[in-house]
Amino acid sequence: MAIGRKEKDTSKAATVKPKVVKPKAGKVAAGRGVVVPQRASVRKVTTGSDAQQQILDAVDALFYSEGARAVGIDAVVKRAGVNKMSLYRQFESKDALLQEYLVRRDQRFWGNFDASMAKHPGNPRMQLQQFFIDWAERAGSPDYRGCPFINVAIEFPDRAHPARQMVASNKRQLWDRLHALAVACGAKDSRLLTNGMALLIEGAYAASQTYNPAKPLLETMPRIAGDMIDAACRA
Amino acid sequence: MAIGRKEKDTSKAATVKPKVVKPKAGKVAAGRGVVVPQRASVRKVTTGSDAQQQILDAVDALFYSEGARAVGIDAVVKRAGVNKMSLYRQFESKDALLQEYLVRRDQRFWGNFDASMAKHPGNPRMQLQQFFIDWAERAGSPDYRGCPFINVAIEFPDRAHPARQMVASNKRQLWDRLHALAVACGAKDSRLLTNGMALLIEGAYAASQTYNPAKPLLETMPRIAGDMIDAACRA
DNA sequence: TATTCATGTTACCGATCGGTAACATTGCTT
DNA sequence: AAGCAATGTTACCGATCGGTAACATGAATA
Repeated sequence: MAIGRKEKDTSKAATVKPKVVKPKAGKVAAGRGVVVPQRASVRKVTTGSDAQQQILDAVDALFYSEGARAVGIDAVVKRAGVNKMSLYRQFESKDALLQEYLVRRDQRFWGNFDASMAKHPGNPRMQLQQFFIDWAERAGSPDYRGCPFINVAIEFPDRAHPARQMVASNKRQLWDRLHALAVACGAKDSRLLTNGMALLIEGAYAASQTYNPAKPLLETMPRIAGDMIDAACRA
Repeated sequence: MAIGRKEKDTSKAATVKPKVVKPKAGKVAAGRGVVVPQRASVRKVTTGSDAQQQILDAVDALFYSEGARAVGIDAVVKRAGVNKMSLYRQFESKDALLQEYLVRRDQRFWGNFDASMAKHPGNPRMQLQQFFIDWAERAGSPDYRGCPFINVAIEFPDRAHPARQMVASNKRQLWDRLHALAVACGAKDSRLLTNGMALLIEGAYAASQTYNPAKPLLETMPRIAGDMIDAACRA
């Protein structure tokens, strides 16, 4: 959640984008080409929000599988089946698409997290264990490409980039929730345990992309996390 | 080491690069422009290997700090202070530069690893501990950008890319050496301990780029690793 | 001194990048 | 039916991408 979300906002972002309108445009100022033919076949007219959804779906798939930086706008519009101008009427820029992408990924992440929690209400120890189990299962998916937030952080080295703030926000919230569970489990040093679990999670994300094959590592991860929790809670 | 290293090889890589020579070039075939002026001031003539070294240094710095994919050849030649053609006479392509980059990073990594080992000869437990301590210290450097191999893996999603094989090679060797140390430490389940340490290392690399601030996480990492080793070696 | 060959330099290529202007068409409202 | 705003389409922009041809210059060798 957090940072840049504007909650659906179909308002075309009016008022923004002054863009200085190129005041120095002496030149011809009109008549670029002739545009002309426009072959007569049926032209599908999508409603704006439909196009918006298809664009967001394409962005989600492409940014995740190929990298936000590596994917061009042309690839997005091609996959979404919409026109480039339809995209730029809905979204300010590629950076805006990146924001939306991260918001969606953040929501999906917490959806998964809460689903694991819901399997063992009132039992923090089992909730943590379930989280690691469910995580490892997802990581086994063939098209798994690791953590979208890590990937964005690495693709955008500038820590001042807005996307980086969303990454940091997601990770900080993850730490906070892990910490709350560690406390609820009765960990002697809850911060130490939380740091350990956070490192394991980040490590499993990274290892899924660097080790080949990564399966042996990822499959033992829930057990390693379980041992770590048990050790931290023992007297 | 491994994969694509050709050991200095100043041979201009003759015979390769057939490039089909554009057989369909009817056109004029000669006299592109006039090139002409070439202002007369002193023109420095670097020896090939000098330029090669400056290029590799520039590549190392730029690829690491900004990402191999994000850095253009123009940026490399500008930083190296050489001409673009001087680069392409020494290296086949940008991919070749990436290979060289990874080879150097691999050598540097094992240099650091061996340096940690050398501090406690014959004492695998202390060698492992020292490795984590030295690692954490390096990660505190202000321009730290995490693991160059993870970064490349994420920037190049195609697992068939040669660079990805070098990444996998580095990680597999790391696992093997950690495993040997785990065995020497007398770990009950040496593979499990190795997996745990590997996850912690990858996690610390990733967390250094995603958590903000990351210092609290990274500083406790040696202790977490130490606890993990102790637990694995206890009867 | 003359030849040779690697190096430095400029200009350019085709492709793609993110983004936009102008115009054609659609569909809803009135 | 008329008006109108939103959408679809084409063509284009300036910048940059990785990479190259042609030519000018340098320095060592012959």
